[in-house]
Amino acid sequence: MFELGGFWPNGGGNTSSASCHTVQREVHVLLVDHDFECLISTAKMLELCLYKVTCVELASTASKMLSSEKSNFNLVMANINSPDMHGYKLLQQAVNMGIPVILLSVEDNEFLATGALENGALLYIKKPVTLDILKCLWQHVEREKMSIHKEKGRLMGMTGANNNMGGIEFRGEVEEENNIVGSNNMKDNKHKGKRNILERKGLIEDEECEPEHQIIDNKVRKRLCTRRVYTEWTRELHGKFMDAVRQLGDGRCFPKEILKRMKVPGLTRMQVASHLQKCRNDNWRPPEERKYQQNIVPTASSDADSSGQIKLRRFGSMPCQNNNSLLFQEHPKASEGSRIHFEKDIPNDGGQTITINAPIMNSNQLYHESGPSNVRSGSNPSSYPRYPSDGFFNFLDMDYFIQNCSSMQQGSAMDMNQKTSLEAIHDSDQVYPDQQNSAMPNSDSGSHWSSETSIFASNSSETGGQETKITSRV
DNA sequence: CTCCGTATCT
DNA sequence: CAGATACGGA
Repeated sequence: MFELGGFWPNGGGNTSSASCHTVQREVHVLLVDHDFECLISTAKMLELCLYKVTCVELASTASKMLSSEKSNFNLVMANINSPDMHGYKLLQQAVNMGIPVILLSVEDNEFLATGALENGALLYIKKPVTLDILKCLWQHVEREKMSIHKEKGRLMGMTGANNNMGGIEFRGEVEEENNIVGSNNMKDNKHKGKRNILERKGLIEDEECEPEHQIIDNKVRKRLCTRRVYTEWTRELHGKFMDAVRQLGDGRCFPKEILKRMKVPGLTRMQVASHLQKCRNDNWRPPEERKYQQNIVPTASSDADSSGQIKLRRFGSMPCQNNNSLLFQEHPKASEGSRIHFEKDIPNDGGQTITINAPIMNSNQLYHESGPSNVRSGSNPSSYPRYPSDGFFNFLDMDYFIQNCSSMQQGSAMDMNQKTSLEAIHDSDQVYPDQQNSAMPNSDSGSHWSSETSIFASNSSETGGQETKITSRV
């Protein structure tokens, strides 16, 4: 390891007043710096200030970690000059996720600083970072939470709802907010969801649950949602989505894979899954076309026809049944799939026999019948074959199709050998052992620098300047 | 536990 | 209505 130098105050753990410790312990910092020495020293200082710290060297790695559904960072501190050039990308991603960002740099560059702030950074700090600066960071996190809270309060006032803020309620609100800010808390919400379902089914009484939640009306939720995580699927974003879909090919279109190939910072698997669902059902239009597409031909777009509800879909498929499909049907490749005609007995209401047209495929490629289990029955899901032969693929994106018609004829498998940058990142991920105490100056517990800090790094070096300078967003 | 697909919500 | 979320199941 290396020497830390002599800047540690005695009993570093006492650098903040006790009242702040609780707050600080709740702050999880994602620290990003390719200058390994800075990374380590800053991490140690952060730990001394009782923050939870995760260290990475590259912005791209950090970006990937932010995308992880498990991430719950409250603050990102990153060297803007990441050698992988992902500094601003990371900034953008974190800002989109509602996570405060503090940028670090060895450069005393006003232009850089202004740019950072304009792009949503909270602070621009010229290195070296000092303990005094770090001690105060939790305040930025809190301030960010509070500003959201204020906004919520304001909106509540606007909508005439009870304004019960203050005291205990206030704290509760902030915590709830933190859930939104923090990141994906699906798991935590699951119980609530189950409860909701039970309530809907009348299986449990609805008593105390109402108060705060109902006060926050839809507009507020929508606003918060918009501010934080709402993703609009622009034509461009959809293009990336379709690129990924194309690379994967029919039968391999899974949200996680698509997400990986899209390489869009901040985008989550669930968002992709949601979009995938829309596209599969032909329920998505580019923003520009929406107003005019409202009541357009109610195509036989669902998987069920009017009389029956059977839904068979190949796992990972990307079918499309709108009018465009007809065009595809005429595509040479479209007619290649040999189809068998088989009959299937399905315990329908009346126990009739239904007929399904489908191409040959392994039975294990069939996904499953879906929909409420008590409605499983049906007839021909559609006159259009749902399962094009291998090598051909239906696209919702007609523009894309038209542009790429020729290349598509060669099949959908695209350059699968090429490694995505994300995979490359994954390859380079290393989790270093937690125990770094050898470099830790003695302090009360001697264990501040331990379990809470994880490092994702390899070695490199860059020597920072000597004068700290902070530029702050107001 | 992770991930998927579908239903449902906002 | 687009996008987010809930949730059961693989």
